[in-house]
Amino acid sequence: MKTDTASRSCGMPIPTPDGEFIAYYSGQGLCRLEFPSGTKQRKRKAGLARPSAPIRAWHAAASKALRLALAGQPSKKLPPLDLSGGTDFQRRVWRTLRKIAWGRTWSYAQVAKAIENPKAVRAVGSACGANPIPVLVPCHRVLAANHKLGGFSGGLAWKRRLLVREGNPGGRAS
DNA sequence: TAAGTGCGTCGTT
DNA sequence: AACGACGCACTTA
Repeated sequence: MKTDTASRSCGMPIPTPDGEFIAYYSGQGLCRLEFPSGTKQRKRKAGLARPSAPIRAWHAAASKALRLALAGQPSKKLPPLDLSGGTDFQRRVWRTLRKIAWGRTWSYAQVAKAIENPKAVRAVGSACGANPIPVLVPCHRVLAANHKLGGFSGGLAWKRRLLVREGNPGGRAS
């Protein structure tokens, strides 16, 4: 079942050494994070209302956390994450992903076991692919059982890069 | 070893 | 009914 979440604000850019990410916020917190897309994103149009104070605070926190993560450091403080926009199954998966410690990796099967649905391995993969907040919700820490990389919605290069920066050479499980 | 095939399984569309 | 960010057994080279 899917619970529809509140309205989403327009995207707010997060400049990083790896490019400009785009963050989206709902009334509950950060609800989406997009990797830099080669093509120019449309930025906030001039004349649009300045984001509300809580959103500005969340955006500051998200920006800081993201830059830390990209620098290979665990981020201490995260903004509230609005993961309400997903099915029950997906939310269970995403909640589990957040338990994977920095610098460690799980297999898709391990995640399936953790949500007490051990046979839903492949579905777990789909749910990871649907993760709306990559990097901060560390779906990149999930590898295939054969210790190979598996897939990544943002492109395998990103997955490798994130793993390596967390200290996983080449993307090997721990 | 490495790479490819087939099939079970399950959530989503 | 078809499709996957899987896992496993098994076959080939």
